[in-house]
Amino acid sequence: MASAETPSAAQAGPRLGLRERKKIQTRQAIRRAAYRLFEQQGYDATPVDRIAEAADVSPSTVFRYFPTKEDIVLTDEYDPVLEAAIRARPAAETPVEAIRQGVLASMQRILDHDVTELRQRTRLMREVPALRARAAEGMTESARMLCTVLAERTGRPADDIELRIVVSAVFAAMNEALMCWVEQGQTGDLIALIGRTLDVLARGLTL
Amino acid sequence: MASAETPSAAQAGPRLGLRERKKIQTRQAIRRAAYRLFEQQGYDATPVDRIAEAADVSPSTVFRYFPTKEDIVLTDEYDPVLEAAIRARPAAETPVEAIRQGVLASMQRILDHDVTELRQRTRLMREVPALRARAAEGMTESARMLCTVLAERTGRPADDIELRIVVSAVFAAMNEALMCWVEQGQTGDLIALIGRTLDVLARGLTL
DNA sequence: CAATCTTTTGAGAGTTACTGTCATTTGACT
DNA sequence: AGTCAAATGACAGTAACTCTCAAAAGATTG
Repeated sequence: MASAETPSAAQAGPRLGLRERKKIQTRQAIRRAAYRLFEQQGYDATPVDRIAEAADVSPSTVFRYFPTKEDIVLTDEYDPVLEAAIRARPAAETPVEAIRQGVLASMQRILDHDVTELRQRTRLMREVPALRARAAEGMTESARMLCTVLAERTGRPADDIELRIVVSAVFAAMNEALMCWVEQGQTGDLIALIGRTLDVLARGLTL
Repeated sequence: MASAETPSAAQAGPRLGLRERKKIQTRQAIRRAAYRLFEQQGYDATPVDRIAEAADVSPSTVFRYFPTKEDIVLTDEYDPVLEAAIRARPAAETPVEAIRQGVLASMQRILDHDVTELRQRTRLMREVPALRARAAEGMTESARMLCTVLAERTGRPADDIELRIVVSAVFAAMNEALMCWVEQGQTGDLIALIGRTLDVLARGLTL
């Protein structure tokens, strides 16, 4: 979603055909309606049919835009951001440091771009088990991406065991940090928190 | 499941009433039928109704024993094993070392106890997205348990951020190692693999 | 051992998240 | 204006649950 759905993006593309613009609108309408209803009555208590109704589309259309109800909340474009950020790091940097800088940079970008959405998303992720589970599943996909990027950097194969372990540990820790942030009311300095998180990993999990 | 469902456990409890014994049998029958059908036709292609049929119980009964279809595969008793193993470690040991020894010891116990089941479970966990997601969700519960135990050890609060990060990183890494093991045909030395995994963590994720 | 009490079970109806199909609508392009 | 392709909506169907209630079966007590 992100850039494609932001209000600012509406005027950003006068070269998009009417069809494309309508698709973006529909997608946005569905997500907006969904977030509003989830806020009001909770995720589980809101059937997709009602979201469709509120967004003024048919239930079929909702499922055409979002394969599952969870996707309405969880679809994001963070992976490309992270990938770009890490690729931007100098090749001489160690993997851990490249991850650190890449992660911090992309988190900053996401924060600058749409904190509100990040807030809603993470709050729901914490409160709704189905979303938590699905988000974890999404992390394994992101992890595969990061593995590929780091494989290029280090010359290791992309399915290298140690590489996969590093990457999955990083994602899990970041996710946990995010959950902590939510529990503390999403008020603290998220960048600093993630920095500390990566510190813990880099120092070998010593307490 | 584990101990309660093993054949050997059947004669282990002559002090259990007929009712209890029947419950154990039913539970076992459902899981056996399910595993068999999953093997034959795959997880998604096997409706709960057919599992019920194969286990000779009503669909209602299946849901009474296992709240969700996923639970048929994922329900286990590993947490208490791990908890006991870690509590058994001397208080002087560092947290990381206690985790290492506890994890290795309990994994050894599980391997000794029922490799077959671990094999089936992990294979399904790798192949079925729904199970992968649900398993991840289960890990966060295990993580909360480990946090509590380590909190006692270290004198930190159970919701200490660094503690939570350490624990979630460990679980994620172990899970990834397990997945690697499955991909390699579940043939390698799992204990050694987990040992190496914890090494990577302890050395600060350096490659 | 019979009567009662409690737990377990099965049957059936209802909800919801999907999936697939098909006719209709609606931009796009000539 | 007319044709073509894509998007939509209506509808039927499946499967995972959830709830309720009455029947069956083990436990308990006199």
